[in-house]
Amino acid sequence: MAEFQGGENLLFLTDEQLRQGIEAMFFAYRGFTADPDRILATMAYGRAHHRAVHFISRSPGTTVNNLLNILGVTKQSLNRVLRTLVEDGLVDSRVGKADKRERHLFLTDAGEALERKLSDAQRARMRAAYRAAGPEAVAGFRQVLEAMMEPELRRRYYGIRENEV
Amino acid sequence: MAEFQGGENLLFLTDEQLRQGIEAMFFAYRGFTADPDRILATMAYGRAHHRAVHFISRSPGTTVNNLLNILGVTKQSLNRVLRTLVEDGLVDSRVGKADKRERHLFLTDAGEALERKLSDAQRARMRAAYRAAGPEAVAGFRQVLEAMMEPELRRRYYGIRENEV
DNA sequence: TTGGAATGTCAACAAAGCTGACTTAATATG
DNA sequence: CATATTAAGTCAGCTTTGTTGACATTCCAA
Repeated sequence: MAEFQGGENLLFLTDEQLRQGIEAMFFAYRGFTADPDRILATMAYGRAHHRAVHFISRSPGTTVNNLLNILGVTKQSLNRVLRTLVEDGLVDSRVGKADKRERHLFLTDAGEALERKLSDAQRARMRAAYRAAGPEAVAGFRQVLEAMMEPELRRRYYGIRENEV
Repeated sequence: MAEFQGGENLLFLTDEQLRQGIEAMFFAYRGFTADPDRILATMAYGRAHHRAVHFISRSPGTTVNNLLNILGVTKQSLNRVLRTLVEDGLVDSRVGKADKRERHLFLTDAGEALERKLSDAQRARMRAAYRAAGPEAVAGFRQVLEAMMEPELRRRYYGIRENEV
């Protein structure tokens, strides 16, 4: 049967298989964001706030510019989100020591608390999915995801962590 | 080393592994939508139009209600999208024969052309990722995605195709 | 025949993205 | 030192895509 595809096992590359993969990606992403979204809906924040908080948590002291590059949005869009987070006391924006033009971003205790609440929910689903699928499936999952990213982003994603103040 | 995790290989469930999976999902989804988004940006359509066209193409004759359930948006939101697609001659909305309240949705030739253009771009990236990762990785990828979906949606997704007119 | 379901429409609004123009401060460079 | 560039922030206005709520129409089914 695989012979019809050119002598190799390329059945996983039929249009039908690809379509199923596309839909699985669509539905899974909905599940992926569902739990944090439910939490965020009870407060004055949205998915954009979650993303900002997540990446500040991962790289404390990251600059606004770093965040812009990671998130891939305009500074006006990010600024609106960061402003509310700073005003609400969830994010601390400190002028850089070496370069005073830069602002280094940190989560406050309240910010850490929100981050934990959101990522606990998201991790719980991820953990359940990983556990259900098993370690080998997870390795494959990661491989396909990595191959699906924009090459430039994959480099950054597996490159240097920007967390030096 | 795995023994620290409870005697099994559960290292893939550490918070750090989960965080990496979460970020991979985020970046990969960006790649996943990047190509269709670039095409859509050149016309008066957005991601919502792509989704509608995709699922009408998959299940020709599907009803508005079916589409609402699959897409998980409000009818007002979907209606705005469908209206422009019908006005622009990409989608044909036919009154149901059995139940005249229902509208059955079909792509016109122009609609099929747009769908093909968008999904060709998306499939090309998917195909490249699948090819790079290999069949076993793809099987794992699908397993994890399926486990990540909302259970109710997973049932529908693997249930009956709604394409009877 | 009447109640409820499916669909559609109007209005108003919110989140989160965008562009463009501009300021301020600080750094880097010629 | 003078100038150019960079980082960050702000204002204004726009777009897409989601949301509620209210209401009309059509039509099936009890």
